[in-house]
Amino acid sequence: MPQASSSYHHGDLRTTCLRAARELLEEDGSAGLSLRAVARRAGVSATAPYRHYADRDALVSAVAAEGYRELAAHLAAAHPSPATPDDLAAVGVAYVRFALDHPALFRVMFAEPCDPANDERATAVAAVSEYVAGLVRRAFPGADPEVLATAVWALVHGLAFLYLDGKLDASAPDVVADRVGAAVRALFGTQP
Amino acid sequence: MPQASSSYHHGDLRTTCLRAARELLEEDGSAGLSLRAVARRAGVSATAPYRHYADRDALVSAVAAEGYRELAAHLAAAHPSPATPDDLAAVGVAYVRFALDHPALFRVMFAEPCDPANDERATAVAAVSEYVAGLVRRAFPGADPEVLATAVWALVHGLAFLYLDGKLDASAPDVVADRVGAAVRALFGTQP
DNA sequence: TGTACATCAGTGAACGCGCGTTCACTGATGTAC
DNA sequence: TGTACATCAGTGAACGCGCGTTCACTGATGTAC
Repeated sequence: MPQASSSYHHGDLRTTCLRAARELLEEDGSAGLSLRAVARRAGVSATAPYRHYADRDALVSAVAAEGYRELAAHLAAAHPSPATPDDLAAVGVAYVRFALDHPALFRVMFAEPCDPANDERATAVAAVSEYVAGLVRRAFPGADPEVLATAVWALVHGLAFLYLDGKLDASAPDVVADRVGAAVRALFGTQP
Repeated sequence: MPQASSSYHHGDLRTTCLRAARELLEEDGSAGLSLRAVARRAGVSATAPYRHYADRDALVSAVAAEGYRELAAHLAAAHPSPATPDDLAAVGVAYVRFALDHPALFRVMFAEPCDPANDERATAVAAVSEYVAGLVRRAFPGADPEVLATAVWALVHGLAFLYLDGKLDASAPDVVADRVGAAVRALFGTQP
């Protein structure tokens, strides 16, 4: 990673753009994520990012992929290899928490219609899927792993979006955590 | 509902705008939903809609509210008063189906950040919530209705978005219906 | 070690676009008398 | 029944905006000899 010794050559504009995009997302939501705004924030001409990203979609995909990697890390941090319903509840809480902590990023990761053929993105999604599948195999060895893995993911994903979109009251983080945990335990605590 | 006898006065521009907005949504997705496009499609000047909607957000809220009413009707049509896990599965399938049949509308209903103080919108959301709550009370009289109602909604909502956003394969509607039904039954079939 | 030169990573002007919204206006409608 | 007039629901020009993207360019870097 070369240092920005000159003022002309930036040094690591690719990374800087990514960071700028993340900041804009946190500040202004998805609406603020434009290539021009990213360039402005990076202190660079409007066209400079084109040296590193083919177009706007490419940047958005890169942001989303980074988000997936962080989500995977965040879940792993909540519990590296969950194996019981209580572990599962903790992971579910972490999932919703991640969404509420990075609302615009989470929306970009899921809702933004961008290149599904993007490799980096596809790989990152697969990592999250795999984590959930492993969790289910360990926690519910008797059940149909595919059905249950989908159900687990859908439950916490649905909770995340209902809180994110204000259909459920997300004003008190502790209460949210309790409720998410309760919902997960209610459905998975008595699983065969 | 007056007829459009003259070419100057439209007659029922409010309704026409709503319909135009729906069409644009189906054709171009959320990105196509602009006030100007709606006016264009309604065959009216760009500023005419302002006689009926204060601003763009007001139109979007009206579209969303209509969507909620249709969703409620669609669920009720799937089963007017569901009371068993199988009924619940049928309703869940209908929910996901609605999302996949009207993807852009569904996104506007949930993801579009628009006026949360809009009365029509709030009322429409409450109707869906109430339907789910009633379902849970009938189907699972012993359980905590609030926790379980949230869990039901989150599960099907999460499935809807995962299919909608391509995280799960939605290419075959029949397969989707089977899987949604299986997921619901896996979690709620053995409920106390 | 010094130099010529290809390549890389920036610049800045310019393009056309569609958007939301304002404004002063005008044509049609319907009501009071 | 006829007419004056207020109100309603449109028009169309204009505003400023930020966007994505293209283009020809230039300054810096680093490599081959």
